[in-house]
Amino acid sequence: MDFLSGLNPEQRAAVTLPEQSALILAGAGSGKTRVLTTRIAWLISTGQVSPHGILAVTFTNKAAKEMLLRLSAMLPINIRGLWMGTFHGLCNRMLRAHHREAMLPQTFQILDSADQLASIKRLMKVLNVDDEKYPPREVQNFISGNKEQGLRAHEVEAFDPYTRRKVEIFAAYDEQCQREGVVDFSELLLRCYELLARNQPLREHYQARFRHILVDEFQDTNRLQYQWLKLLAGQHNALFAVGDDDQSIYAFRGANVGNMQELTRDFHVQSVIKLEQNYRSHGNILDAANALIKNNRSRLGKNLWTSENKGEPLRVYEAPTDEEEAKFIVDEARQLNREGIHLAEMAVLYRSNAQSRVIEHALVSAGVAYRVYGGLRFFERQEIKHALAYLRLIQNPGDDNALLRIINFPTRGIGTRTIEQLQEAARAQNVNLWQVAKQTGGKVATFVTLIEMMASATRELPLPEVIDHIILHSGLLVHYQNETGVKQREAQERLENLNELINAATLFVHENEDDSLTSFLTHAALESGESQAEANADALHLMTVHSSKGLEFHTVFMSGLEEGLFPHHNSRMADAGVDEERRLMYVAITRARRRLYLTFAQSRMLHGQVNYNLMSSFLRELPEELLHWITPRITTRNNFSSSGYSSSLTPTSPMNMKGLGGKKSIGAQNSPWHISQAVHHAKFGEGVIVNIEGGDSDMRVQVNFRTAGTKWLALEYAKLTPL
DNA sequence: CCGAGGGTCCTTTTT
DNA sequence: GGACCCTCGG
Repeated sequence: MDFLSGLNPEQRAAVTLPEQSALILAGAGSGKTRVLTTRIAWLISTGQVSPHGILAVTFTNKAAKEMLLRLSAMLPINIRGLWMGTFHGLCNRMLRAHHREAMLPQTFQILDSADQLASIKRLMKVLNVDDEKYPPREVQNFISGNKEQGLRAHEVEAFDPYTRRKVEIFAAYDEQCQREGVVDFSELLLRCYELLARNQPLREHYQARFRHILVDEFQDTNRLQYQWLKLLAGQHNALFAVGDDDQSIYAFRGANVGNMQELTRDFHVQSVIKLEQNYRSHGNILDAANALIKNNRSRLGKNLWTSENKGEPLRVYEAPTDEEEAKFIVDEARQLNREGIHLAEMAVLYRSNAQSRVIEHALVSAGVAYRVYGGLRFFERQEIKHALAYLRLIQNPGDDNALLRIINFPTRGIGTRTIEQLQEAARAQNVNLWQVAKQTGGKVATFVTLIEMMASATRELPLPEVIDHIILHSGLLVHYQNETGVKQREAQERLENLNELINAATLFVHENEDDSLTSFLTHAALESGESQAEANADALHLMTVHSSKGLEFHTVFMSGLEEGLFPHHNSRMADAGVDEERRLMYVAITRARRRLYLTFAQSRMLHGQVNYNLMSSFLRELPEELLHWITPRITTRNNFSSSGYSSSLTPTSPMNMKGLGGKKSIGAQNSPWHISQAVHHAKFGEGVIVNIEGGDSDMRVQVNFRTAGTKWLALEYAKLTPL
């Protein structure tokens, strides 16, 4: 078994565990994916189970693909019959196979989040719900959140009228989806769970089949996913879960770390195996990560170590402004690049997407290639969704979402009033829009004919030609070709994307046995694709800390380490919110192999106005001996204009003045107080001056305190000391 | 019916 | 700063 060689004792113990349920606590960079894939290879090659008896679950398609790739490299045998995929992908597969039992049409369509939101808005209009009082986004979260807890509308506890109303909308929404033959993401899981729970023969069939169930990133499972796993595992199957409680960063969307403890109870896990040897980072980086995460309560407990050397200290940089911070990062990245580190081996991380703009700006000015992760994905683009809506409609005319999206796009003179009339008629007759549209004359009739013509003309065509046909005959092609002026460039790109859609279909047909339209549409919904194509180009990576999970880089720039930004001030409200932020910081630190920069700015332009923040408390939690301050250490910070920074860093450069308003000069001439200055107050603690009013004797300052919030203080009375 | 322009809001995100 | 939603005038 040569794939066992090279494993450390813990990894080997995990891989070769007898047929029993297990929890593997796998730290960052400890070879988690390797253990999972080797476990599968070991189970199969020792003849303990055939590929047919294995179910492997991941969260992302990327992870599933990666595992399948590594597995086929290890096992030259046929692994068909092995079920590997995301929770949603696997549930979809089961629901398609048993659509009748699940009470779904065979060609049910999947709503992505945007579709779901549109669907909810449409419903709320029909129900006459005030969208000021009930923001559709919130209703969406309410519905998905409950479904992910395994709850249907009638099971939700509602003690107040407000919640009761939301429950009503929830119920009506589910009815609407059922009527239209569509299923949202959480519905895929819940419907599948209910199917297995209700249907004993089916449940027993799958239980008898999947003797080994393996789960990746187990800390990210929500209640429903765990219940689903439990149902499939039954009394006798082995659940092999791999996860890291310290990297649980998705509680805000329903992930329940508590599932890890529950698993050990429910499945009588004898021993939890910890993988603590890290193969990624130098010692100082791991020491910093360990020191930080120690501040979290209720951990399962784990300490990363490495046989590598300590490496260099972490580099800390304080910039006067976010622009200077960005400039510093770009300069350092260029320098490293000159020294031979590929740009693609470096990443700039930030807490929230809004922060990328300044960095992008600096990169563009410096002419450095970069690539932003996240953002709009291929199948989420407007033009692609339009094209897909035509496809959905020719296959399932009852899909009201799809019909509404394209009935007047490209514009064909069917306005809001006409559409409202259609909707009213449909509601009155309790039928879908398509059926009403068929009975209507005028421009609507022309549209109906168009769709019917497209349906019959494409019935016998291969998938790529179907798409080609609808792009042409829907008028999408001409519409974008006719765009002029400022929109022309954008339209050009949209046309290229539509062309790319045909390519995607061609590829899909080659790669999949089931090359039906339904299958392609499912693929589009479940695998929305990479946000940008050129993955191999040597470019600096820009992404949120969230999207960096699972990745690693030679050098990481963790930017915007400011109190209020990271940890984000909204996290204060959430239960154990700061702990989750700390785990996020832990993830960020552990992305770095060799070099880690920690940067922050005294002032930052956010949402169109300048903010002054203190250094992040996370930075203080790192042991001083691991840090190398490039700028003077913050605790000894003085009025920075006299602290001997190089001239490029002085805060009085013209760029910085914008947005400060006229207030900065007031009282600034002869007084020791100025905006962005760190101060200490006897009662409120540490803060930073964000505004100054009045002068001399009656001067008042506004201070943003670390813990006490923002306050106006009269200097005459308040005991403020400069830091 | 349609596009231009004003007001509002603003963590994190995969499926 | 900018995406998104709504209103208003042509």
